[in-house]
Amino acid sequence: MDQLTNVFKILSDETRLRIILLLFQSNLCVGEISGILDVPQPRVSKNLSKLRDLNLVVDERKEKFVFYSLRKDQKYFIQLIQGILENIENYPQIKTDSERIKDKEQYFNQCCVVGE
Amino acid sequence: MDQLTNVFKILSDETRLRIILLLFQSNLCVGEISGILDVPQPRVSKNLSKLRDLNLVVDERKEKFVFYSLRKDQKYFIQLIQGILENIENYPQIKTDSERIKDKEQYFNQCCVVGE
DNA sequence: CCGTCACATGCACGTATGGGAATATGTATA
DNA sequence: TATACATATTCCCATACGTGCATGTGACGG
Repeated sequence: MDQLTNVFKILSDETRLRIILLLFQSNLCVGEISGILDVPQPRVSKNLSKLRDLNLVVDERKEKFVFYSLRKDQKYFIQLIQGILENIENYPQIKTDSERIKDKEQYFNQCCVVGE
Repeated sequence: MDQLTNVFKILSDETRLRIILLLFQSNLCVGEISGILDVPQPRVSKNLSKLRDLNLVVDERKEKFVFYSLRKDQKYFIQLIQGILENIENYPQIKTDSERIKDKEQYFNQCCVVGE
């Protein structure tokens, strides 16, 4: 049942959960995620690598950028995410994040220095 | 979104998850849980108190015993538990635990010393 | 080849967490 | 009141974890 507890552990961190919810809605590169969430790039990178270790995301390099996407074949995992987004009204932070996805171009070709 | 991450954190520990899955299927007292799971009583008690702090369980004293039950009004939480039990075949430990519930009388009026 | 940009990784640190062992609390019974 | 039993709590420890900062790596342009 490690598989199960590991998934819950992954979801139990706010930064990671926000990243996951973002990726569920759009494929994004690291800088975009960092910009949308206003979270420092190393933190985003490290959390993404944990998600990769658990086979929850896939990364694909395009030139200088690395795009991440959620693996849709992890059914139980995806179900959990969907369940959260169905109740997005209860989570203002998640709603704000989601709305900022549309500004992703703003963070794409720009330095990703983010204060903490 | 702390509410959300806290629920996932609670579910991310194997001992706690096993307790929760047990309580979903039957109201039990501490000694029964300890016996069924073969987990030391203080560990069960401590984890139950964490569940109580998050309003996920309710306790009721009956003479010397304290019976715990899952609160069924936490809808998203209950959904998660149901989702797990629907796939119980994938989790041998959970299946074994569930089967041992029927032996709960064996642990009820008996010393609950359990080795680690 | 060198600089720049996007991203990844290493190191250090404070904190949180799960656990065991022992002990305390509370309840019933004699 | 003394004793036994069920449960809760305290103390202590080892470990895991999230983070920031600095640096490393890798790709592209000049």
